[in-house]
Amino acid sequence: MLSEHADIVCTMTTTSPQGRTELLRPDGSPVRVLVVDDEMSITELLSMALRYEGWQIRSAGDGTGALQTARDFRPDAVVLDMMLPDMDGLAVLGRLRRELPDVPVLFLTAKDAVEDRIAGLTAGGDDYVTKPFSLEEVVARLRGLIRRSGAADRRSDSTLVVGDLTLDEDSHEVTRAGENIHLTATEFELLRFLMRNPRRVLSKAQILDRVWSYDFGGQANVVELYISYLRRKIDAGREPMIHTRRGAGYLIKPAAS
Amino acid sequence: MLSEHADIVCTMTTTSPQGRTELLRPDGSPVRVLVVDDEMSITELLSMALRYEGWQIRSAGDGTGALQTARDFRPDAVVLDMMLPDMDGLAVLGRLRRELPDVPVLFLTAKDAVEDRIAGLTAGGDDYVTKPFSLEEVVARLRGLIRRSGAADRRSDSTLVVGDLTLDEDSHEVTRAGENIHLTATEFELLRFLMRNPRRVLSKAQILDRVWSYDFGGQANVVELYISYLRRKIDAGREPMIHTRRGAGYLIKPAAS
DNA sequence: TGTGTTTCTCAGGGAAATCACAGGCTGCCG
DNA sequence: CGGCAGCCTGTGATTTCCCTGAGAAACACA
Repeated sequence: MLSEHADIVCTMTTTSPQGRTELLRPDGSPVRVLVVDDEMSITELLSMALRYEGWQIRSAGDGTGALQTARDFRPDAVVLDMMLPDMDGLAVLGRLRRELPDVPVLFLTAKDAVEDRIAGLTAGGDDYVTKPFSLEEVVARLRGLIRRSGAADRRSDSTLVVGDLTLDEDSHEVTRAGENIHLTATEFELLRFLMRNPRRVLSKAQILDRVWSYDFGGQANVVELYISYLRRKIDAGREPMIHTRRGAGYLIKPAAS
Repeated sequence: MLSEHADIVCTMTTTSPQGRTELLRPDGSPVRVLVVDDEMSITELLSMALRYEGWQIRSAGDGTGALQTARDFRPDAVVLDMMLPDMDGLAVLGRLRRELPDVPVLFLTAKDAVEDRIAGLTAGGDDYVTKPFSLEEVVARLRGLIRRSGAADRRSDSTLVVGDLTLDEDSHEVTRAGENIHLTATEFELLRFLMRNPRRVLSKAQILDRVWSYDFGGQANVVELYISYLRRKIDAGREPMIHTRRGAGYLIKPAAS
C-alpha cells in the first residue's frame, strides 16, 4: 500500500452517460494511465479498453520510451510488461520508482514466469496479472491499485450493489439477501461485468471480449453456460435478476422491477 | 467511455425538419460518419440512410482510401467492413486508432464468419452488426456509440417517449403507463422506428426497408403482422396509439390527441 | 502424483420468434 | 347496398436461439 502522502487522490463519482461509476482525480480530471508493452496489439487493446473507462492513456513500446513518457505524462498508474526488448522490467521499475515513487504498477507477466520474483515486487502494493489476461481483470486490478493509492478518500468503496445482490471487489465476497454465495473465478468476473452495467443489455460478444482472455478461441456458448451457472447460484429459488433478451444478450437488474 | 475532455461532445437537440430529435456536435455542426465497405451497393445504402439522419457522410471502398479520408474528414464515428480488398479490417482498425484514438467504430461482419475472431472488437466500447443488417439496427448502434463517446453531456439519454409509452434503447425496456411490456427483437425494432417518427405516416415499404434486413425477400404483409403483434401488446385494452392510414401506412401518436 | 475443482466442448431438447398462408373483416367507392 | 381493395389475424411450419446435462481436459493444490 502506498503512502497517504501520494499527491494523487481519487474520488468516486457517479454517472458516466452509461450510468456507471467512474474514478476521477480530486480536481475532476481523468485518471492517467501509462501502458508499456512491446506488442502493439496488446497496447492497442489495453488503450481502447482503458480509454473506455474514461481514463487518459499513453503507451510505450520499450523501457526508455516508458521512462521518457512517464516523466512528462505523470501517470497515476502504470501497466508494465515484464518482458521488454531493450531492458528488463525490473530495471524499468527501478528507474520509474526514482521518478515517481508513489505510482502503483500493474505488471504483465507470461503465465510460466518465475512467480517468486513477482511476489517480492507486489509486496509494495503493486499487483500483477498473467498473460493472456481478460480486460475485466486488468481493469479491476487497476481500479483497485488506483483506489488504494488515493487512500484518503472514503467515498470510493469496493462494493457493487444491485438490488439485494452485493459483490465486493476486494474480498471477492458475493451475497444475495445477506446469504453468502461461492463463485468460481470466471463466474465472479462475469457477474462483476454484469453488475458494473446494470439494466443494460450486454451482447454475448461484448461479454466474451471483456470477461474471457483476449486469446480465447472457443465456442461463444461458454457465455450461455456461465450465465446458466450464475443463475443456479444467484437466482435459485428467488426472483430472477439475470434476464435473457433473446437475440440481443443478457442484463441484470434488481428483482423488484 | 471517453474522457470529458474528448474534443467530440455530442448534444441532443430537437427538431430536424422532420420533427425528429437528432444528434449534433456541441458547436451545432452535424455529426460526421465515415462508411467503409467494398460493395458499392452497401455504401450507397448506408450513406443514404445515415444522411437521412442529418449526418454528414463520406465513404471509402478500401483500407487505404479509408485512412486517407479519415485523416482530413475527422469523422465522429466509423462504419467499417471487416472484409476489404486491400487490407484486413483489423489492420485498418489499428492504423485508424493511431490517427483517431477516440473514434468509435461499428464493424460489419458476415453472418457466417461469426466465430472468426471478433475478439477485442467490442472491448473498447466499439460495436458490430452482422450482414445482412437492417438500417434501424445500424442507425441505433451508431447513435449509441456516438452518444457514449460524447461523455459529458447528460441531456442525451437512451429513452424514447411518446405519450405514456417509453422505450429504452440500453435496457431494451418498453413500458406503457408504467407497465412493463415484453417485445421480441423485431417488434422492438419496429416500435423504435415508429417512435423515432411520431405523428408521421410511415408506409409499409419504408418500414420494410428500415426494419427488415436489406436482403429480406418475403411477403410485404409481415409488416401488417407485426403491427398487429404490437397493437396486441401496446394498445390492448387502452386508448390506441398505433393508427392505420388506409392506403398510406401507419403512424404512432400519443393517445390523448 | 493423485484428488478435487474449474473450465470448456458437444450435443440434444425445448421454447420462442419469424413468417407464409388463407380466410375474415372493414371502409371506401360506385 | 354490393363489391372490392386493403387490412387484420388465427393457424401452424420452420427456423433460430437458448438452456443444460454429461463428460473430457486443464488446472490447483497438497
